Amino acid sequence: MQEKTRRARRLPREVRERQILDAAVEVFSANGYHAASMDEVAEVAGVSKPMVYTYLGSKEDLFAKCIRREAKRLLDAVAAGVDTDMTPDMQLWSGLRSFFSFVGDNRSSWLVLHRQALSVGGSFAEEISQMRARSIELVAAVVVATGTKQGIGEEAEKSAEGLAAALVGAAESLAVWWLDHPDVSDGLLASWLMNLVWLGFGDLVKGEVWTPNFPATT
Amino acid sequence: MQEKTRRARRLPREVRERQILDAAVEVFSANGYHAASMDEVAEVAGVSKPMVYTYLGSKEDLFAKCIRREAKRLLDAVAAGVDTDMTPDMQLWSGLRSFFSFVGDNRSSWLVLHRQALSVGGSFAEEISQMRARSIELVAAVVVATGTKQGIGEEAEKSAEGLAAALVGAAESLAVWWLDHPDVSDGLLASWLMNLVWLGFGDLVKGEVWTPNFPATT
DNA sequence: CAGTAAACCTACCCGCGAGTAGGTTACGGG
DNA sequence: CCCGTAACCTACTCGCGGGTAGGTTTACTG
Repeated sequence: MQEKTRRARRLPREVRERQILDAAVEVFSANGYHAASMDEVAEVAGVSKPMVYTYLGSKEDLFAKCIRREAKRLLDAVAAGVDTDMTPDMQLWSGLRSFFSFVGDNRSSWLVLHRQALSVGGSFAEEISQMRARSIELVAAVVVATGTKQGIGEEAEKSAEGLAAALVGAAESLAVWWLDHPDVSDGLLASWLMNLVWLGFGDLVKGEVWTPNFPATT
Repeated sequence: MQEKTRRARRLPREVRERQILDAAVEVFSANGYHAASMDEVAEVAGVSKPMVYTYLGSKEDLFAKCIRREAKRLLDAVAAGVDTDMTPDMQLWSGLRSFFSFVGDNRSSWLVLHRQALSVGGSFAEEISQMRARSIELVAAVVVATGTKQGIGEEAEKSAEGLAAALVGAAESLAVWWLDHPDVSDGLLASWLMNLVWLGFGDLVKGEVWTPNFPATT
């Protein structure tokens, strides 16, 4: 009844901090910030509560550290897959694949970032919003790059950020949808989005536009 | 120093319930479920705490009633703008316009539904998720309808639900983006999405597909 | 102009969970 | 082999906020 040296004891601080952060991400993602208790985090981490406080600080501190670590991991994962030398469509494709791949491998991270971080008012929400806004701007830059190369109109360029926001949201939504439909590969998800969105962009560039065939448009 | 009859007193239950629900939506949207206190709801509603309990029940009850009321309002608003006799593209267009219009007029409702409802684990999350799933299915039906009319391939049809999820997410994301960029009309937002997505759908139907020009596709 | 029912309030209880005081045990260096 | 320090724990305090007991006031009703 003692699998691995009976009880892993006296581990260096560095290791414990990692364990506690891992546990915290798990607990926060499962229950949400407010519903999560420090006792539970401590228990999941296999550690007593004062350890959590001495190593990671208050509950807010702990949550902030979770958010920042997971956000960095996600951004790094996406950045690692994207090479700015690639053509815009390949950049989008690679970014999407990296994104979905990360989400598939790190559900808890994704849930914390997507669901919890925004619902906790205050500085967290702002921090996450800014990070998301930066992602949107990066995507917008890719969209604009494509457009200007092919002589896009100012009208479309003005809307680039909106379109980018839509694309980012579409990817996030697909990631959530994926949780309920796991029998799809990350690559397939990414190609769906590319087919849906890129051809839309392409037609915009060609000057094609969809218009409602009724006059009323407030 | 007494604007309207000094103090609105002894109002019928029906009216008070509305006021309390309005206040609750406001408070929940601003602070999130857990951070919101019943005292604050009572104060915003201009009523004492026991009133809230006798009329609307526990905090969970109150939240559930908020969610259901606002969800119904949103769905009704969208449904009112969509006529199933219309062509699929017009249905999407009308639905999007109604959606953005509602969000513009009811920020708190939208925030509660979008941000808070999911982060409160348990039955609420499930309820909201199901509502969202139904919306996605409706959109998917429109997509499929278009496709089959024009002889869409099975492959694309299989992915219709995923595409619908992406579209719904795109709309939600645009709605959030809108909060920071209010100098855009709801109609413009809807037309952006239609241009982006519909032309994408259209090309899919025509058999055009975007493919990565590298072999690796897990 | 009672009397009754519904609207409404003040003032409290109490459990849960954030945060801490103060000690105990094991490892590493001399 | 012993001592210092870093790892670690048990056992608390205490305030916040969900929920309620029990009474008071106003409006309608005959």
